[in-house]
Amino acid sequence: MRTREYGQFCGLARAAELLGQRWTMLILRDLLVGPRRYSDLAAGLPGIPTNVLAARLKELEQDGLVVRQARGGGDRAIVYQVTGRAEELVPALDALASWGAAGMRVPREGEVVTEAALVTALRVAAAGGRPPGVRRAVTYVVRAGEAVAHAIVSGTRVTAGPGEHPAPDLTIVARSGPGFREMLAGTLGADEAVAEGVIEVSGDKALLAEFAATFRVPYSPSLTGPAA
Amino acid sequence: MRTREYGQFCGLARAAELLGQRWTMLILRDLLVGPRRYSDLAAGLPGIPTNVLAARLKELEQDGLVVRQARGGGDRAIVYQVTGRAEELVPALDALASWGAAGMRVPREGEVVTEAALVTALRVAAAGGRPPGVRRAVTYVVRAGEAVAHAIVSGTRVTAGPGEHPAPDLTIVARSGPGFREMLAGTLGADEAVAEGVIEVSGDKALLAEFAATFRVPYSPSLTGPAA
DNA sequence: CGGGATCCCCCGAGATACTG
DNA sequence: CAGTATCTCGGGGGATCCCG
Repeated sequence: MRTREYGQFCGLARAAELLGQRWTMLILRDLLVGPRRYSDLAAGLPGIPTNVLAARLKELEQDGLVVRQARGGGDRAIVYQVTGRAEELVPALDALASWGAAGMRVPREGEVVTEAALVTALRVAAAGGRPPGVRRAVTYVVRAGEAVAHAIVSGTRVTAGPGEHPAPDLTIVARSGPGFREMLAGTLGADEAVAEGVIEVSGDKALLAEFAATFRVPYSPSLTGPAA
Repeated sequence: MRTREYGQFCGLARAAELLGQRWTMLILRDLLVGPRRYSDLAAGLPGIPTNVLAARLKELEQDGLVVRQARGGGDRAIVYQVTGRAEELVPALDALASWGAAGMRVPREGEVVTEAALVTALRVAAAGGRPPGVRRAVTYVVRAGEAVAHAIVSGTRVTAGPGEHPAPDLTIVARSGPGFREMLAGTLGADEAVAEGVIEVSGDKALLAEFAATFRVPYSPSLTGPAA
């Protein structure tokens, strides 16, 4: 059983061979937000050893999940970009992220929220909430720690992306702690969240209830005990 | 960043901390089929070192995904069983298994099909095929290598389980090689599969087309190249 | 005989330094 | 900026041993 293989003709085993190594899924999470340079990845994955990042990118390239491209034009930086095969991973990684988020309660000491994590959280939360069906497009900007992401709700579609939006209808700043996560779980009402200072909103504050209904992260009731 | 942690308040990072270690997802795959004893797990995971299996079970117990129970009655064997929290993993593991299966072409040298892998494959394939909507319940038995599993199709519901079924309507024996997988992908017609000897059927052979429509495993068209 | 524990070896991850 | 080189060390692989 050399190195990564499991010796089973099984989809889950093959997936585990490709994704089960340390840092690999988080690298893909970041690249699925958009093409990134080596230093972008290193900055978005605090604590990753540089040799491990280099090794993982090489493996992902050999596995056909990432391509390495010299960006055209005067800019001669190298960018890493996901392949179509890696994009097919989105449903699976989102399901894993949703499951993991359902078990999250409070941030551990020193844990940070990165931009890719915030974008992924918005995308996953959009799938767990009530389909919006708004008449006109609504844009949100969310800030948590150093991270900034935006979401555009148009019809029943929600798209999440990194960074600011030029003219958000509502901006939400999440204070550190479990408050924002509880609001997304529905265990803390949006109004109480504002009243208790766990979030600060600016813009069209009437949209906050709409936001809380559109974006929902599951909250596992069963964190212990045997299955029924 | 000791050992398993990633230092990010992110659902995917938390999931990776719990599941990202070697063998962990395959252990859960086996336990999600049903409670298993230590020796059952060891037999179903050929190549796993015994100390790693013991360590993983201990971690899974501490993480609240597995409980260790002394089976009642005269039998004093210990069984491991998943918790409700682990059962919530089924959609995510199935999505991963589906993605991994979409990239599988031919078995590698020495790869085996275990019982848990076959049951999982049937469950995943049932979600990828056409909803059956049969009038009466239909039962299938599938054999691949040493593994045996069965599926019961009733209305629009499909349940997959390990081992034989007392009175299957159709029994399918898959010869080793990529043939059965190609039939499930739809790239090899059921009739050709029989004609070429990649499967052998017994029972109500008219049900084979029904089987091939009900169970479908995706076949990724993009095994290389950058995303569109 | 089921359910592990123990031992040794070595690969791979973590940390740091350095270079094209 | 984008990695490579080098070192250490913990954890996985493999075999064997042990205990109720």
